[in-house]
Amino acid sequence: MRTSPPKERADAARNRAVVLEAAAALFREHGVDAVSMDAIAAAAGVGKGTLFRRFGDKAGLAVALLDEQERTLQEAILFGPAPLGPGKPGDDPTPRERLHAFVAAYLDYLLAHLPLVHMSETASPGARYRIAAYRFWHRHVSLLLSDRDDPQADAHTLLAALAAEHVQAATGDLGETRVRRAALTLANALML
Amino acid sequence: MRTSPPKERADAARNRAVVLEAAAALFREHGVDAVSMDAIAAAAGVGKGTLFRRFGDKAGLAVALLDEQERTLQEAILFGPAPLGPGKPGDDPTPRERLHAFVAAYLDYLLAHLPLVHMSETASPGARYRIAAYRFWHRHVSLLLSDRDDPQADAHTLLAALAAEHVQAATGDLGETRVRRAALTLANALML
DNA sequence: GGACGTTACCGGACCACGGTCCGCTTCCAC
DNA sequence: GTGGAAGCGGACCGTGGTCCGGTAACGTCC
Repeated sequence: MRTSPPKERADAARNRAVVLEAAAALFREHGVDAVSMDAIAAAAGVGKGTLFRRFGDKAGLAVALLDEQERTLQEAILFGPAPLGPGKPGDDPTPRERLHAFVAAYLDYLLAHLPLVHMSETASPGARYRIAAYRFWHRHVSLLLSDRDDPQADAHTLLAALAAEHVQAATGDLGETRVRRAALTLANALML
Repeated sequence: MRTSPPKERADAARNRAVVLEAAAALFREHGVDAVSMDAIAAAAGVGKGTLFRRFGDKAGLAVALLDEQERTLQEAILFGPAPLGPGKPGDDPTPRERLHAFVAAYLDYLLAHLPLVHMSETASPGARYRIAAYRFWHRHVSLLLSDRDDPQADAHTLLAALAAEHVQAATGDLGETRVRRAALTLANALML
């Protein structure tokens, strides 16, 4: 919620909002993959340079669009009720319960925004592992797996099965239900 | 080894060979990512159209370059000695042993050719899951997991952890040793 | 063996896209 | 009002990928 230090100029803030709205509308209308950055810039009445300076690249734009929902999920994990969050003193969920809840909630989020998340993860090579969100999920899962020999490595393993690319392909092959079950199976298998 | 049915024209065969050689040389020299399709075409003394018609896209070119080594591994799996292959009657390896051997052998192959495999999997969205090789690995792993509730889904899970993109990022974060261990851990965890 | 029609194949001009660059404009603090 | 910096926009670049008029290889028929 910090707004003070860098101080954003008025026209900049206005443009950011206009761009995000235009992008959201175009994505809804034509599908994420069919919309070019040129088109977004044109629809927003803004130069292409502006667009790239503010969002870095196409993945950055996707991240910005997902930001709100992503933060909601992250806050539920950090401060929300059990089993997804830590809960209030007294109803402490087990790590297994929390991991299950995380996988289920993350898949809800992912499947609801698959094309956008996919774009945020694949627009540039290695994008997925650079964005802040990945580090957040990884940290959270690592903590829940802290009884294992190498929690960080196992957390990467779990998250590999939640990659947009993988979930998209597996869903096409097996359907959503089996993919969800498989992810929960994995979570189980990794809890000793 | 079939050569008869489609009958490839002489110049076509010569061009294919020239292109593959040129590509291999350029990749060795400058690294896979730094070499454009234009450069390959020019180095091979061939038009760009030729290149794309024969290999489809950049991923196809990578697949062609990997073809030999990939086939070696596949044949070892199908017909080779235990524990990677089925072995001769009498020394039947358990599925667990075979799965371990597969993961180890696949990681050898993958890490030896990471940039090329990465290109073959990410050049176009969803490429990884379309190429024949993926279906082969998936089928093999499914068979080894046939005691599980949903072998196909679990096979996808295992292969997600062997995706070039994931292994590349995880290796950068944790180092090769821990990534290898994590993959074997996963194989273990999925064997009931 | 040589001319011929068919057809697979070739090559490079062409396109759309993501991304960069830099001279000009606009905003803001003083 | 003014100086300077943050921001703007669109021309520009290199890339992966497509298209199509031309070319050369091959089977065939004399």
